[in-house]
Amino acid sequence: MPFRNSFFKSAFSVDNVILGLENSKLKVLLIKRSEVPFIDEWALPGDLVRTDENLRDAPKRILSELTGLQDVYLEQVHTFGKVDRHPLGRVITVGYYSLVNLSRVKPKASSIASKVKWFDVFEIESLPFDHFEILGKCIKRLQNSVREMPIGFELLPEKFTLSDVQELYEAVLDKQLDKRNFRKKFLSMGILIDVKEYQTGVAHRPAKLFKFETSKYEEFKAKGFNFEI
Amino acid sequence: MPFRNSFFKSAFSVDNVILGLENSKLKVLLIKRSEVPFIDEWALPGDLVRTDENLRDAPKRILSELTGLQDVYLEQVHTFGKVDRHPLGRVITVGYYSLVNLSRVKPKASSIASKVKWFDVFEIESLPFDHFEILGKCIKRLQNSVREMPIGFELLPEKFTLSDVQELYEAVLDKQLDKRNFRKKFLSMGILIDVKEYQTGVAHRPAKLFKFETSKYEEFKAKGFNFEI
DNA sequence: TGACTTAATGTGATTTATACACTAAATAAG
DNA sequence: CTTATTTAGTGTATAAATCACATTAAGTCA
Repeated sequence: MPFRNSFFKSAFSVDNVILGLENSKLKVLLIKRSEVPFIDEWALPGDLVRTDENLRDAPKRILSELTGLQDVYLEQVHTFGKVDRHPLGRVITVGYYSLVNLSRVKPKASSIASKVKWFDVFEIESLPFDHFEILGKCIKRLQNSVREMPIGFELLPEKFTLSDVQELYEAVLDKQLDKRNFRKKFLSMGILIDVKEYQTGVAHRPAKLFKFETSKYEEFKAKGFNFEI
Repeated sequence: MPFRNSFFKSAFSVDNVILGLENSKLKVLLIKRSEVPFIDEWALPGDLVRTDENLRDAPKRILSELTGLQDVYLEQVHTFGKVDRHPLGRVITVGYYSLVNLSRVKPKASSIASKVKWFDVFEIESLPFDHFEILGKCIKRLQNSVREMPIGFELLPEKFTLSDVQELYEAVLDKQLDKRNFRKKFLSMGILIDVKEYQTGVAHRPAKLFKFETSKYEEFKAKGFNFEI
């Protein structure tokens, strides 16, 4: 670690696991690094925390630079601090994940990144730094969260079908779920409002559309609940 | 924030919520601060992370200085990074909790602290810095953990009774549990070994002693389980 | 030897989880 | 316009887990 002490003594950064849903697949937004180390490799977007910036504002800033989005679901997951996790110096990094609605996002290059691209979460096999570990922890946390609170609606359009929700859960948990049991359990929570509309233009029986009752949802988020499925 | 830039530019620290069980009460080890700010106030033990120290080693070091213990249960909970959380400068702190066996610990003053003392967790109403918030998050995490894995044996002596375990759970969850249901569920997990011994010297029917099967326990810790009670 | 204290144990009622297959409503293609 | 195709939507019976609840057992103490 030749640079460890000369380059910078120590710093903290955040790394951001930005997740979205596309074609029933859980996607993560990676950037092509435009700086050493690992220049030109795909990595998690991240940045140093500024001295006058609240920790939680750093991932928000990154998210907004990359996607333009302001109010997104954001959760801190874990802090990574092995001495040699960064080849250029001592950097402790805080891992966050956020859930964004892919249809509203046109990610674009920025000062942080020369390119930005969505990748299939479950097909990624390695990442620079300890980013693969960070990604792993975030996915695990999301999977746990989704069982404990009706999270993830951030990933859906405003009006959605029950099948959309099930696909979301299947994408996040990476496994198939029973349709009837899923619907039974989900509806019984009472956080969905039947908007009395139907899908149109589909070559099959159109599904009912729902949106959800934000108040009940917030209640659940606060209290937590059990959605083992 | 007069000193913010002159005292130190930025630093990271850890704060350690060290928990033990005494008289069926969940206790936390606080130190009487021997430094500004908040000199002479009771606070969580914490310290700056050294440049050449892995993050996770910092709470271990503190724990070992205060209690002499080496291998304790330690879990990272959350990182706190509001700009003004520390009156003297920008300090981002990582909160950990650990579980220690009170009978094996004689905490003593050290370079960090002029005095050390166990406090009733649920009677603490405020702490300096954002330590009250850190404590709160740690307790919440412990309460969740205890429902998901057979955690907390670190808080018990080597041989213990089922009532000890129940008291532990009651102390952590801060509520009464039904004896028969508790025992039924706990025994069914199969992580306890009946050591064929009994309590002695108690003025009532003596209870069976158990220890636990580390292998099954590790299995559970890895996989997680459901102990909703 | 009687009073006291905590240990230990089982059952029935209720709730929750699971497995599973057919009919309904739209479009597309001939 | 009839048929094929596709996904939506629904119920029931079985198994498993949870819950509420009261009595007897084995020791010490006075």
